[in-house]
Amino acid sequence: MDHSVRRQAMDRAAGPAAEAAGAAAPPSPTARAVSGSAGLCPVRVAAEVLTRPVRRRGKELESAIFAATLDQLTSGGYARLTMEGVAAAARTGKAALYRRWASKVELVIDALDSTLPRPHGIPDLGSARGELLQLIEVFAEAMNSSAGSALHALMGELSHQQAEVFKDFIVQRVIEPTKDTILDILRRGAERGDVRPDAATPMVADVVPAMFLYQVKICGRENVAPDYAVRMVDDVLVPLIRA
Amino acid sequence: MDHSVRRQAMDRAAGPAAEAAGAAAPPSPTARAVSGSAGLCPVRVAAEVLTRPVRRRGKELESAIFAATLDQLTSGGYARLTMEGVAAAARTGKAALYRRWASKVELVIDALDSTLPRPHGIPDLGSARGELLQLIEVFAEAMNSSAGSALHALMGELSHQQAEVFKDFIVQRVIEPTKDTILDILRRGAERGDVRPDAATPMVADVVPAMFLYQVKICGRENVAPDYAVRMVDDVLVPLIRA
DNA sequence: CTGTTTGTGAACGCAAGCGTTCCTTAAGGT
DNA sequence: ACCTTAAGGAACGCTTGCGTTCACAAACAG
Repeated sequence: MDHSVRRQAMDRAAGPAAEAAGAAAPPSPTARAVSGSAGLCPVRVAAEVLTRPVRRRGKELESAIFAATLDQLTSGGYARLTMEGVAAAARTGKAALYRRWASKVELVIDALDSTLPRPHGIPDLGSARGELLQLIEVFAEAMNSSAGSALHALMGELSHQQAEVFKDFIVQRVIEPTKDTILDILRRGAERGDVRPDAATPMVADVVPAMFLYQVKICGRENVAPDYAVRMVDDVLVPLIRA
Repeated sequence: MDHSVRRQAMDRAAGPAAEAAGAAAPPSPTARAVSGSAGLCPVRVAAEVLTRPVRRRGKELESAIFAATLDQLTSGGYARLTMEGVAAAARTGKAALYRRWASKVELVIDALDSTLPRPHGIPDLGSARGELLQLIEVFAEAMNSSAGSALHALMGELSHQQAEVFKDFIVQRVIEPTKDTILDILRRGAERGDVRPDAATPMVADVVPAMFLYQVKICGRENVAPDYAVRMVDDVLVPLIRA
């Protein structure tokens, strides 16, 4: 994500104002923040303000923005996510968002891409059941993360006409790697002998992401249940693929 | 859905205005519609206006409102659906909507409830495969309807905190009847001998709705493919449940 | 210290949508 | 024909959010 063009545009806009900087400094933002915190202990707030930096820059600010973005995605979905709301939740200004991201779409994809764990393959454990179980456990752990929750919310956008960019992201970033791993497991198991030879089909590989999608969407699990992996493997996957 | 309380409230508001109706009638709405249609053939438009009724009442108007609602749900999702947009698409006024429905939620649920086909069981066809195949075909046909498309869009709301009413509707109206039918088929097949005795579990029954959800959400099928039922039954369901 | 970069908060003009109200009149029933 | 009901269109005041701009100043680098 290259922000250099946008940064230059914002710099040109700020240039004349920087030259016009005046001599008298108004009250600092920190003092204003204290006066606005009527419901908090004034002593505590003042101590916090004096001991920690008030402004974040660069990566630290982006982390806060990403966290706010995922939170808004999770609680209200993509359509209700607003740049204004994200800026407020991250305690920053809209200008700081627009310096980096031209649109809501870019922000959301960047936030997810930066926080979702990277998929990796499952090693040969000697049995298809063991491998499928580890895969499902790893997948469940990812789905239980805040990025996973936000990803569920984003799936609500996939029905809509403007959703190609989200679909591409989810398919390439999450679904295809998972299916590739499943097909690897099945092919290995077929060679080993504990998987029936015709089990390694795309539709069989679809069952795992499908069941996860269903679990979070219909069964309403904010967190995938701890025994879900075992039950899914033993009730569905092993009967489906065994030799 | 009882509108009598709302209807009385709207009538009271309209009462004094009806009494104050004046003597001079301004130009009729139809004449205004003609003058606003600069891009159309004036002769054609005038002929249409004169030969078809301008106003719909009762069920006919509700049908138009429901169609507009489903269309907006499908194209933009629940969050982007607006009462104003539905009214405009149905060529009616907002007041006509609010006479009937207190909120967007009520409108959407009524629209879906009124247009979704009612589920019914699958008869004993002598083989679990045949029964599952018929079930999947019936289900696919329902999902290919406009109400089915709108239902997919509504599933995007299920991640959100205010979504209990939608989830209840979808689970009770669509998911549970489907699962009940599947479990019936599996139990019958187990007695008959072509289904393994421990196949009739809730998780196995989840596979069908899960695969459909996945199909429309991730694989991007606006219409479920014609051969999907056969492939799903033969690649996944029959290997999963057979004795 | 100076100069540059960038964060924070506020404000702007505009757009869209809400829920309500009002007026006119089409549609339906007697 | 008359009366009642309810539809259609417009307008209202209010709220929220957009994308942009600006002033001030914190943070950083040399």
